[in-house]
Amino acid sequence: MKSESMALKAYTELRRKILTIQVSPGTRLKEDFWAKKLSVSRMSIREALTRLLGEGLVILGPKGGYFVTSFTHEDFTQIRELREILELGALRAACEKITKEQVAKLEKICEAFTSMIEQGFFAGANEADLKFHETLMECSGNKKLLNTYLNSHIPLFHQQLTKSTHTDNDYEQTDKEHRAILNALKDKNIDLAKKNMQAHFARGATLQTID
Amino acid sequence: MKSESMALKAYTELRRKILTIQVSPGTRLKEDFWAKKLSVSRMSIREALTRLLGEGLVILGPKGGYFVTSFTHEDFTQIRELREILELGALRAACEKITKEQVAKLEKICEAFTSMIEQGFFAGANEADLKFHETLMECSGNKKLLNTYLNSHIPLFHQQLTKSTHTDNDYEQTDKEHRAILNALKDKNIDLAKKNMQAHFARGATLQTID
DNA sequence: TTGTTCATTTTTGTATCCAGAATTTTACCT
DNA sequence: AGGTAAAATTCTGGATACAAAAATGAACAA
Repeated sequence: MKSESMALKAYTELRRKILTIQVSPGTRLKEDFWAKKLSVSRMSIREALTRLLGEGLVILGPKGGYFVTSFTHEDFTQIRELREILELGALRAACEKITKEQVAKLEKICEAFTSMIEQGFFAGANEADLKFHETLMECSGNKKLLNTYLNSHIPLFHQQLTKSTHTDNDYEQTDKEHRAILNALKDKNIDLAKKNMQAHFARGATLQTID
Repeated sequence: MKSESMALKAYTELRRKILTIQVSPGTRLKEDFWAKKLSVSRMSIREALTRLLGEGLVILGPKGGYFVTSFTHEDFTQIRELREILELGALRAACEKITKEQVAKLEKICEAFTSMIEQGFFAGANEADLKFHETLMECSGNKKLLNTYLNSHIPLFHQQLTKSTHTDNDYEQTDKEHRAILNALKDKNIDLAKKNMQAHFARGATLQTID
């Protein structure tokens, strides 16, 4: 059953590889190479790359050719700032319209996070961290906002960040902060929720001294 | 002097046409038709459409084919909310780092706006309106933020909005509000600037009772 | 050895072609 | 006339072909 088109397959696969840094930023993506690797035609790869170009996940080299987008130190700072703006905005909206089910979902993610750091599954914890923030965006009830968040290379940014060395303490602190945000949200205390979120970001910024 | 590639030409042209509503939302974009119309090959059109797909300016129909993205009433509301979040965020950043030259640039735009409504050039006034907000985003000094703004279909949204009937009074009010925001910004009075911006948006929302 | 030029080969950009799916039109039956 | 089935046309998705541009590398001169 090949219900999925070739181009879509190539697109999905390439996108996943880029987002999980299985192909490093700055790399040139040669059409023929990937066509063979994913066993699709070169046109399908080209279509996938063009779509990713539209998404900003790859860029065109000055003399042609596609390259995986890479971030400078400035980019990181700016993405962090953007992320903070978007998440604080979402938080305000979420405060008004969050449902009991959504609160439960967030709590479940927090618990998964706790359990994973207890067992030393740090990759899993990172996944849960990402999920926590994405779910928060979802709770804003604003699809455009969520979309913008997802398209802002924040997942990529998050991935790259977590390559830096974290101590157990960092994870525990993250856990606490997530729960603090969630509790304020549950109480519909927007100001406290915002304050907690800002603290969460402020601490995150100090960890970003790598690169 | 045709340094521009065929695909890029097709992309630029199609994008412009979509953004200026020269091709209406929901329309099917047939590859052959546009290939002939823009006198490029079908592949170039295909590439252009794929890139626009990545940008979210066109979507894939359930049975294939590209269609110009169209917005529901809900979309409009959500885009407005998103826009407010982004602009308020930019305003805060701009308050800290705006330069004299940037203030001058904004003032010039305001004056152009005034002059145009005095002479009855309303399309021009809309253009200046859009420019004012984009320049404001620029003043945040955050390229990612600006990019996100530009990619949020806000220009499109803006265009569609201005199709509704505005009175001279609306334009004059807009002018006043822009200047109020700018003045607060010049004084680095973030709270006042925010307040003014929110008022600007609140009034804009009341005009959106069309569709 | 170092640098330069020229030939070779990769790689991309574009056009053309083909098969299958979807859509429209036509023709037929009731 | 109205509806249905079949035929014809149109359209898309994908493969192949080819020319132009870029990268590689080998030969040669200083």
